[in-house]
Amino acid sequence: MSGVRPTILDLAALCGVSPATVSNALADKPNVKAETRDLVRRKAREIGYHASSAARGLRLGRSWSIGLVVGDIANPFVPDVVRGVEDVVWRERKNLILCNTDFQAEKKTAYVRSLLDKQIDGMIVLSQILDAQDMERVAAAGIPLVTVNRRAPDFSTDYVGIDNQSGVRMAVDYLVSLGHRRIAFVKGLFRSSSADDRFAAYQAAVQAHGLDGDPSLAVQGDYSMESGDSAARSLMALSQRPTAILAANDLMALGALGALHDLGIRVPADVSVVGFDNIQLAEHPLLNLTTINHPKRETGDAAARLLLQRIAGDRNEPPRSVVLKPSLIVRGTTAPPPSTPKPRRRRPVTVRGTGDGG
Amino acid sequence: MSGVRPTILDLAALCGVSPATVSNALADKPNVKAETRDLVRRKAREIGYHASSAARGLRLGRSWSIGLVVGDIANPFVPDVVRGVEDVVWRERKNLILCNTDFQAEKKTAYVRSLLDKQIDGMIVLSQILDAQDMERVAAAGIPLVTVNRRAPDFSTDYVGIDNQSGVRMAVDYLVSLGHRRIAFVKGLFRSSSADDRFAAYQAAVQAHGLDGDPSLAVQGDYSMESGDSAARSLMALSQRPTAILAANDLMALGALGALHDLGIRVPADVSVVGFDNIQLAEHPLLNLTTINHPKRETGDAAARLLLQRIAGDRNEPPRSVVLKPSLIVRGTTAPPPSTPKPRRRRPVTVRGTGDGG
DNA sequence: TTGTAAGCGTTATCAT
DNA sequence: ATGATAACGCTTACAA
Repeated sequence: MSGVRPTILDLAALCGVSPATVSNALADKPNVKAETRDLVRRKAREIGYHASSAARGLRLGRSWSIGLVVGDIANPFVPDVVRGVEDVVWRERKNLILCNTDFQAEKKTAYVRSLLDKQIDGMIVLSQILDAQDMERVAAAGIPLVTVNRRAPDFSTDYVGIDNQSGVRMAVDYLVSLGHRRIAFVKGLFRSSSADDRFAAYQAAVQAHGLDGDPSLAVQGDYSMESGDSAARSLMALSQRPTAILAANDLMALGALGALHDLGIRVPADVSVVGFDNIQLAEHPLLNLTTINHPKRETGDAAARLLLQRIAGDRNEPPRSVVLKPSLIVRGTTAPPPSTPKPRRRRPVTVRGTGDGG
Repeated sequence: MSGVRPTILDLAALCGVSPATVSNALADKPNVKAETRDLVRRKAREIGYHASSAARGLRLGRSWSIGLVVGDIANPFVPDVVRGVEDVVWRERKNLILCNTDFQAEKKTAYVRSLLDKQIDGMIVLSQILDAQDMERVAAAGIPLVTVNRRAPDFSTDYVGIDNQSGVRMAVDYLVSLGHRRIAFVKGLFRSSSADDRFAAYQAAVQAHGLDGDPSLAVQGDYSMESGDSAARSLMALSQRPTAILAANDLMALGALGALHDLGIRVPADVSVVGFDNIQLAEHPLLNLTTINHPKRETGDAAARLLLQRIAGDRNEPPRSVVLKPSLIVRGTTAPPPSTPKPRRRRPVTVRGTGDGG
């Protein structure tokens, strides 16, 4: 009702001590008599005293909150990472300021400035790159920064990512082991480092295996389901179709799955599909997508740990990187290509579809 | 590099005016000469001056951030609502503090206190109820609060929700129109007001239509996919099976879909399935779930608007409610029950599955 | 139109 | 072991 909260002076008066002593008592400083400490604590609880964050923030120059910059929280990949971050951050009772940039440079910049004004303790940037000016501002403010999934081009920061190359390599190796030779690739967002990494890895793997290097097998996507849909359609319109489609993320793979279904093309009997990320719904029995697992929660966890260490410790130590390992999750969207002799070694595969299977 | 940001005194000195004038200039107060204003602004931009949030927060008793309390950000329903909130809140350049409670009462309480310490401008609580003590604290601090999807039991706050009853009613009506008489219901989380509403609506609709009221047709779930899976399995184990399953949310409906697929039961030929919420992936061609649309983004939007109005305006006005309208989205998981004469009126239905359809 | 000064609620320094 | 005091950076009366 009242809207007035007790200040440290109220509490001090109530306890008959000075505000300094209250502060010390509450902070568990050694120089305060046990009885006094207990008295202060008891009274504090009684009147529901809590220090004002603004006041201590002003005094101490910190805010006990960390900024989390994401492109689109509604992308199913993102919330899992956020959970990992939140979990760690909450243990130190820091708050998370969620900044959804919608991939707009302007909004990103504005958010960064807002975070700096708030004197955040640190910042995590997920699947995005800050432009040079923003980076400079963050550095000038001395705010620890961890980038996730995209490396900063020139400035070096703490970084958490996944070994995209080995992930893609595992997928291609597996498809090859099933007998595929014409493997298409749906690229991720234009000019994203993770997308570039994955595409480069695909090209390297194609070369290493001596596969069909037909450039029309690589089509541009943008990590969205729609782009996976149209990618699959254009691939299936090719005079010489691929027997397998590897997408740079699950959303596009699922889009491809939908398109193939619409086109009446059977998966995996006619075409195999592999995704990347292993989002939650990929394991639904009706989707049952073979994919590369991206340890999402661990990613968030690692990013938060790196950040907290940097906040607590020496800011001048060289930047650290955590590169997590992907793993292949074989489900039901992969099988040997049609009319192929038994492949060399075929892993057990869950049959999908209602009586389609191979 | 430096880590020292310019203060208002620096800027004042630089401009050869007093800090008060700088403050007024930057705040566009009328009592400042145009030239002075422009000078101050230019210099401010030059040296990159931004007021410290902590300082003005302390002075003004506000923080330009709003707390968003969710149970689990990884639940696909949640991020869409968050997007709606973020969009509106960002327009006023307020920040969002994301609090993920994991549905733990303790964590919820701790987060609320932390938010109050931060002097947040307002608070949105999504699909959860604060306990009486927390509510009291929020009220005592005079912090505007909007609850979403769950009404506060005793305290009355601003509220945004959906008309659960009419949503469920639409689903049941539709199933009945297809010819179903034995319609099962998978209940949502125990002791959640939205789950209760939906279940009550189901019961009412069953009664209104004079359907089979067999109590074993109502099984308890918890809004998770797993619970939908086991619910469907237990329903299919019934000696007299339902011909349709209505789940209190999409996740459970998808779980049911998976279970039915595993059991070799065809959807919708043998059993129809209807969800609630219309999460993004429900429209995937391979899932193609008939469901009730919950306007998620609009929900977040409305909640944020309500909150901002309350922050800006009179706090003593009576609480307002926004109740959004659900709508039926007919997709491929619904059809007339097996061996039924043509239903009275059958809406066009996308056939799903690979040649299952009816 | 501008400047002076008080005060927001803490914590740290320095006395006592 | 405790207390007085200054300072953090800002905004707003009020004075000039």
